Amino acid sequence: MTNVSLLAEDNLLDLFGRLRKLAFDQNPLQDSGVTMSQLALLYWVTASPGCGVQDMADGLDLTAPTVSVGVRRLEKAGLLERQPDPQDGRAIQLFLTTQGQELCQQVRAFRREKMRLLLKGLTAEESTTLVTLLEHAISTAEKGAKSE
Amino acid sequence: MTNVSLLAEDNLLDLFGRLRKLAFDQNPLQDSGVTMSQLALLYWVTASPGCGVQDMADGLDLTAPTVSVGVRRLEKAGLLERQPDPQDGRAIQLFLTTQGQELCQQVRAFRREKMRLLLKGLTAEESTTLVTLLEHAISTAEKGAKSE
DNA sequence: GTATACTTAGTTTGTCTAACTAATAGTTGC
DNA sequence: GCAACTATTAGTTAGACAAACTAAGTATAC
Repeated sequence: MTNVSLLAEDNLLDLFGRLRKLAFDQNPLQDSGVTMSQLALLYWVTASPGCGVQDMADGLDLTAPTVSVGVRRLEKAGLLERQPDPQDGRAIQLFLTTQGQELCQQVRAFRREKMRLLLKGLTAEESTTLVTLLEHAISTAEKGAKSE
Repeated sequence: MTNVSLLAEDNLLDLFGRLRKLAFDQNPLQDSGVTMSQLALLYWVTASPGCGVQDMADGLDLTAPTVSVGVRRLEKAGLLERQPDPQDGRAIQLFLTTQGQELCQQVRAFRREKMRLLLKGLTAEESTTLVTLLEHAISTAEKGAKSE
């Protein structure tokens, strides 16, 4: 617990604040009517097509009602489709529409460009170092958090 | 625009998501009744004691009404104080109460601990490298964003 | 008949835009 | 220089909607 490490921690704290502003506060949704919260739902369905409401709620740390309402809005906007589960009459399966897929594609491209901008000032080697160190740090911290 | 750099960008995107979960989703406010949004206001006043509503709105990328309402709630909770500006009859000056200062202290300590956890898996040298690289990358990206 | 999957209803917070009040600042006329 | 009119600025209030929660309801599964 040296002074140096304390400084590094405070700097990191500050850096992450700036990072969030850079990487997440802006997005290509702007006035498309889709919010960041709704985007999270879309992303989840991208990763787990056919999932149900409760699955998503668990994965995103939300309650089922929150997801249910969000899904309804996205369905209304034509980005998501709700289909009955052939195996279980209570359940539904969620899928992206073509339009929803396109939107996710756009956002993904936008964010990748943001990351490219972020790495622009670094050499390829430095980029690799940064990613490696971060990966290591985060993995360690995630294990620490889980064992709590 | 090599494959390697594309990979680094995608990895970063993923890492930042995990990072956010680690560093920001949890907080010591839990059921203290103070939300993350309100905390942002408190932090701003910590950094700029005596600031006005519009100052804060500009700095936090919010509108004046949003801040106005938030300040009211924090005042009600005894965390913030509103004082008339002696130089300008229209303006007010915002200050933390002792209780508000203590809360910010607590949150700061909690987050610093989170950062300590994050750096735990790295050597002192690696920590320094990580912070240096991030700082460089973010500064570059911020300049890029500003010149848009 | 109990548990599960989802929805509905009602509440609080956060955010916005539009419209308002009050105070300051600038301009014009004398 | 000063009074009066206009414009700008600081902050609030009102009204709308999204996001999140808890509690309660409906329908299906086992």
